[in-house]
Parts: sequence; C-alpha cells; structure tokens
Amino acid sequence: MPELPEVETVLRGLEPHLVGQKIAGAVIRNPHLRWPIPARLPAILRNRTIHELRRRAKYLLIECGGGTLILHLGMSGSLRLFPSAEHAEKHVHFELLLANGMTVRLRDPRRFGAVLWHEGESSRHPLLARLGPEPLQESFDADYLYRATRKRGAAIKQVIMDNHVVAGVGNIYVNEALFRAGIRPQLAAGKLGAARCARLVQTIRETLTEAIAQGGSSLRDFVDSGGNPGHFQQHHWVYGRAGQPCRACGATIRQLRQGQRSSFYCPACQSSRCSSSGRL
DNA sequence: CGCCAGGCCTGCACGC
DNA sequence: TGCGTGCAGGCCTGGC
Repeated sequence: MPELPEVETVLRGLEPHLVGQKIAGAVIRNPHLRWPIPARLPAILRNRTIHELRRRAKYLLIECGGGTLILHLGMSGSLRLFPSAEHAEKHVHFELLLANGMTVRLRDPRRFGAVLWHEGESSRHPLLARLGPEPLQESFDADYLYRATRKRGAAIKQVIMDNHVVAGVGNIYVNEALFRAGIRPQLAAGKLGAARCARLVQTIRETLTEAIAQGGSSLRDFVDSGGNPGHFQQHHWVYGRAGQPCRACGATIRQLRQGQRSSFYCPACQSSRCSSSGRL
C-alpha cells in the first residue's frame, strides 16, 4: 500500500509534468471514495494553473492558485500519468485532464482514498490542521518525541502511528524503525527514556529516507509505465516475516496484533526493557 | 466461497 | 465540565 515514501515518489514523478500546466478539466467516474468527490470539482478546476505539488503526511497536495486539490491514495490507490485520454482501466475513479493533452488518473480498487478540494490555505483544512510534525523535518526531534510520549500508556508502536504525534508513519515503517532502534512495539510509550526517543527519531528518519531513495531510482519510466511507480521491492527486517529467522541474529520473528493491525518484532534484537542500546 | 488486510476517520466511554 | 486518551466500528475489493 502507498506509504509516505511511495507518496513522495509519486509526487516527485508527477511534479515535472504538472507544475505550470493548465487544467483543461476533470472527470469523476465514481465519486464514492472515503468521502464523496465533490461534484463541482470539474468546474472548479477548469482553467486553473497548477502552481506547486506538496506532500503532508500521506496527502498529496496540488496547489492550484487560490485552492488545493487534496489527494489520498488510501490502501490501494495509485496515480499515473498518461499521454492521452485513452481508454481508462477498471477502478479509475478520477481523472485530471491537462491542457497539453496529458491525463492524470487515480485508480483505487478499495476506494479508501480521497479526492477533495480546499479553498485557500490547505494547512487549515480539517484533515491537515491537526497533524503532527513531518517525520523528516527538523521539528520532529528527540526532545519533541520525548515530550509527546510522557504519560502515555499506549504502546509506542501505536503512538508513532498516531498522526497527531508524527504525521504519516505507516505500519510497515514503524515496524522497521522499531526493529532498527531495538525497541519492542508493545512497550508503553511513556517508558521510553530520552536516549531511546532519540534513537527512534533517528531510525524513523533513516527508514523513510532510504525508502524514498529506493523509490527515486524507480522513477525513470513514470510516464506511461506499465508498473506502479513507487511500488518498489523492499528488503524488510521484520515486516511480513513472522516465523522467519531474524536477518540480524537468526531468532524467530514474532507477530502480534495491536489495535487491529499486525506488528512484527525480533524477540532477541528488540528488548522490552529500558536500555538505550539499539542496532543498525 | 468466506475471510481478512489495512489507513484513518468518526464516535463513544472513561478518568482526571 | 471539558479535554486527552484509548478503543471499536466502518469503509472496500483482491487474493488466498
């Protein structure tokens, strides 16, 4: 599913093709996403010029001068650019038609994604206004995480996945970052010491940055590619590896459920106690 | 054929 | 009382 690095990869792939382009129109093929696609969107978008593409958490923001098209890929969404308005595949719910003939298509079989419009400053949109800091920005630092986790009895894994604490760190990357930091996912967030908070900030950054770098290398055939840009192969330490040997120590990777989501960890590399040691 | 993953919002229950 | 916190429900379809 598209996580933060995939959204960033899609952004970087689309950016050179979209910025500065005029929008000729839009097509709503199926408005029933997580929220209905506003019926007036094609009229709103027509004749606007795309000024900038940005990302906030896993939201892709297309700034159109005075307003923002807000896109979310949910669990199964993809955005692709086509050189013409050729036959649309199944599950294409929304299309952005550029004046130069190019078409941006949102395909999302599970329809957990979103296409929304916000007039004015996008950071004021209700979905974006209360998000925590971006994990790759300076404001997400050791001190911030330490303060944000005080008196929180919930598991550190679930606190990191709380978008109000830090924005856009999904299930795969929190599992991987916790492994790298040597922290067990079920440890109460409030029990993390300052050193482990610092380590976790560092491994979250590393994990996301490496994934973005990998995605960047798959951008070459973004336009009209048969594949799914950003859907790159990845080498996970623990995610999806229950029952398999830890790549670091050989112990058997364990799986558990936290808040209806799967967590994976190495019982040897990730301690539940308060040491500040971490690996990698 | 039935189950289930999975992001992330909303709504509810609870305690200080 | 109000707010922060935690938990559960709901949306979907492809793949097993």
